[in-house]
Amino acid sequence: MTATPDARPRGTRLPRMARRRQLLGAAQEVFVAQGYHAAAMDEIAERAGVSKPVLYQHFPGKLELYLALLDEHAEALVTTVRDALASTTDNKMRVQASMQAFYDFVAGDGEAYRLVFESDLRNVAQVRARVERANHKCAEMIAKVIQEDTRASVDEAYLLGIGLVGMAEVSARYWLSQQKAIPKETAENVIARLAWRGISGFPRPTDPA
Amino acid sequence: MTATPDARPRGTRLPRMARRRQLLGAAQEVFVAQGYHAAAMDEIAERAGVSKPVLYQHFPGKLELYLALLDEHAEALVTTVRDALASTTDNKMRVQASMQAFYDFVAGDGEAYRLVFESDLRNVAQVRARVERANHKCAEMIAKVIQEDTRASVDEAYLLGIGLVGMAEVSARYWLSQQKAIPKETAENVIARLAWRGISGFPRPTDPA
DNA sequence: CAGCAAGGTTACCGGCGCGTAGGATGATGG
DNA sequence: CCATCATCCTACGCGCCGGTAACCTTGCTG
Repeated sequence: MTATPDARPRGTRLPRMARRRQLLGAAQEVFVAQGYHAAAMDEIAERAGVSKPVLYQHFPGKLELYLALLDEHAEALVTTVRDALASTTDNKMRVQASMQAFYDFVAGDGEAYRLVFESDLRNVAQVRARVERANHKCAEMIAKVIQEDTRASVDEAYLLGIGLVGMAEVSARYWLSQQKAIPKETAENVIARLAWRGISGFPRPTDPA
Repeated sequence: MTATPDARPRGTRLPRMARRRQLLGAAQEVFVAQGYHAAAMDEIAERAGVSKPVLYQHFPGKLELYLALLDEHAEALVTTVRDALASTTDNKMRVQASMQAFYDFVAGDGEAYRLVFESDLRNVAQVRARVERANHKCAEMIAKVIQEDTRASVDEAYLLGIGLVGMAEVSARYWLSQQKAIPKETAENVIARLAWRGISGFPRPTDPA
């Protein structure tokens, strides 16, 4: 739905980089819609209005093609969360912004979030590593803020970070699957409130021992 | 690790139901370790010390075999959470018990939780439906308790339920992947506290309007 | 206008893995 | 001791799909 309509003029010749981008677009559509295993290289090529060998002139194999997309969107998630945390110094607002980051990520760009959150290839080490690294970075950034604001230990803060990431991810995916039922902002607010009250329940550095 | 050691006496004849159970055990080991796609029916049969046609005398196909296991463990999760919620009427304790339920589920029975939380077959409608139904039931049970205790609307309460389920699931999976770093009880307590303070931030029926 | 490089095509190969046909083998009852 | 049934095995068919070999075409260049 995102990149290119459908009827592709099977005759156009493209410079290398333009073709590469277009192939990535077609691949994303197919991988998102079908998952890695059900996606056929033939279909991706056809979707791009091109024959299969062209695909292999740009990517050494199916896995590498997939990894290129995964890297792109995993990085996008991390960046979005990073920006959210940097957008203010008020921690309550930070929580709000972070939750919105996850909801934005899930709502954006042709459901590409599926590559990161619903990959059917997590049994492959290279994929698993990337997904976990993205989660890890998000959790760590959040944990850092928590540590600045509470007396939580490093381990505790990180665990809380992971918990919040999970909460955001799962609730955002649910919200998307029910798009009509709840307005985006409402859902973000409810979850942000849950998160904020949850965190602020932990003792703060200024509290008496 | 769960069902049968390894060296299986390739000659033993078994009555039908015993064989079926054993096949399910072998299948679980392989599906859990490799995921659906990488798991070969040949390997499952071999693991059970039996030849492939035997497998097909008990299950019509690979998918049905997988679904049988998935049903079993999805149901187990729901039951565990249900029991946790029924184990007390004190809501703070309920939160604690629910979180423990997820950690228990993840820690139990040969990592079978992977079938429910990390299936690489969610693109298949039958699998997706089962996973979502388990999540839905958990979230709904939790939402019900929340509704009894706060003024949250039905939608809000369910969204909170989903968020808490996500928090529990993701944090429990993380905890398991780091088994040594944090004692189980500590992790449960940290997450339970996060959840409890989060929920109790919502207005209660006894609060002034 | 020859020729060459860049971009694209058709047609094929080979392996893997699900599922099955057909036969052997051990227990059970007459 | 023979028949019969359930259980299990060896061996194979066959479709799907990732990947490749060999050839074509377009347009720029000297």
